Amino acid sequence: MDSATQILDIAERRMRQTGYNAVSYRDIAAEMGIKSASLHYHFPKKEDLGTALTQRYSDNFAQAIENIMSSQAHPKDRIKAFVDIYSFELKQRGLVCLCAVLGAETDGLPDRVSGEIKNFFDKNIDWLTQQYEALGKAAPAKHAKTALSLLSGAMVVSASSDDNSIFDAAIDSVYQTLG
Amino acid sequence: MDSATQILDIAERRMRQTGYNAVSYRDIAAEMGIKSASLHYHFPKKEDLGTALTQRYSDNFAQAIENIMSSQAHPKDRIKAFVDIYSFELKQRGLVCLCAVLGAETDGLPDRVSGEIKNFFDKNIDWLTQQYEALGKAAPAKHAKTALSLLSGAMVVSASSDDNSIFDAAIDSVYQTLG
DNA sequence: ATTAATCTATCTAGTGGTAGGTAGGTAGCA
DNA sequence: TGCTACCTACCTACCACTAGATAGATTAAT
Repeated sequence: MDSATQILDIAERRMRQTGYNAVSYRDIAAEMGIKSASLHYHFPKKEDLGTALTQRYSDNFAQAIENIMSSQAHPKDRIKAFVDIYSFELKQRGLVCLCAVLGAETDGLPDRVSGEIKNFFDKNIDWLTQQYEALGKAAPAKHAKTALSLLSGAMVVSASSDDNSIFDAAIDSVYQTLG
Repeated sequence: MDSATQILDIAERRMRQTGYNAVSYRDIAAEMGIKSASLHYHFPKKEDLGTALTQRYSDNFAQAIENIMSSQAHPKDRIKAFVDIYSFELKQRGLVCLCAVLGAETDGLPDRVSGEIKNFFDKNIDWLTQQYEALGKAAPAKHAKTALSLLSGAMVVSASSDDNSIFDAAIDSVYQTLG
């Protein structure tokens, strides 16, 4: 596999578990079996790695949303498919959303990175707003902001409490806004 | 003011802005105008500081809840007062809940600290469950888990997006579960 | 087809800086 | 006198990051 991709994969998993500042080039390199200096060939500064990571994450999410748009016709099913992504990540992979984790560290991140996170939240809220609007909901933006906050928070609380019933309660709550 | 208290105050504010790992003894000492070595007199290891911090935070919250219990008779008002605490912290002080921030870093924290955070979430969910139960809600625990996740997540997303309307949407949503 | 030049991805070795943490001393106070 | 709360001075480990070398693959020129 492509080294840059492998670096991003390892960095993403680790940052989603421990946050940005707890992840070091040495740790990543050790896991890859190469020297930390070699990482700087691919990502000169940690800020570059962080930016590439959040951009890739954001792009992947945009792609997933495009897939939902073409595979699901009804806003209800689209929102459900959206929730499923979060659910799969937490339950099958044991990972919290990257931006939910890094968002908690915002003031301690390079500006480019925190900017990407902000952008991620924006894009998700915009898309969810469109879906709630298509559902004919009054105050669709409110629903969108609530749904995103709920999913993000539930992942964090659920993972740190090691109790998936918390996330399940959140899913249930989002589902009820659809009925 | 008592030095230990001052240290905890500074550490708390900084950690609520940037997370655990971005905060150093040197930063705290510099802000106090003393040497970093002096901090070790009060908190020998960073783990001790982190534990004292999360314990104090948890205790303060328990005290706030006791105050709510004695000042508010109705579960609706109690939950509203609970939400008000989060709201005040975010809007007046610009600070996210300590445990919401540290919860995102769980796997990168000393065990004693992550244990305290888990405990904080537990206690809050238990109390909220009792209130929703007193309200006569079916599945009170689900409501409690949803409310806590929503408030925690909304603080993070709102703060990192620098947009209070996200948190307002969350408050609105919690309020609607009371009617 | 051979050679020369260039690019890729890694290495060794080391920089300055900062992290948490320690040892031992000291001024003020009960 | 002993305790509190700081100090100076220092340590080791780790951090991100850099310079320069190298082996191997690729490309271009002869």
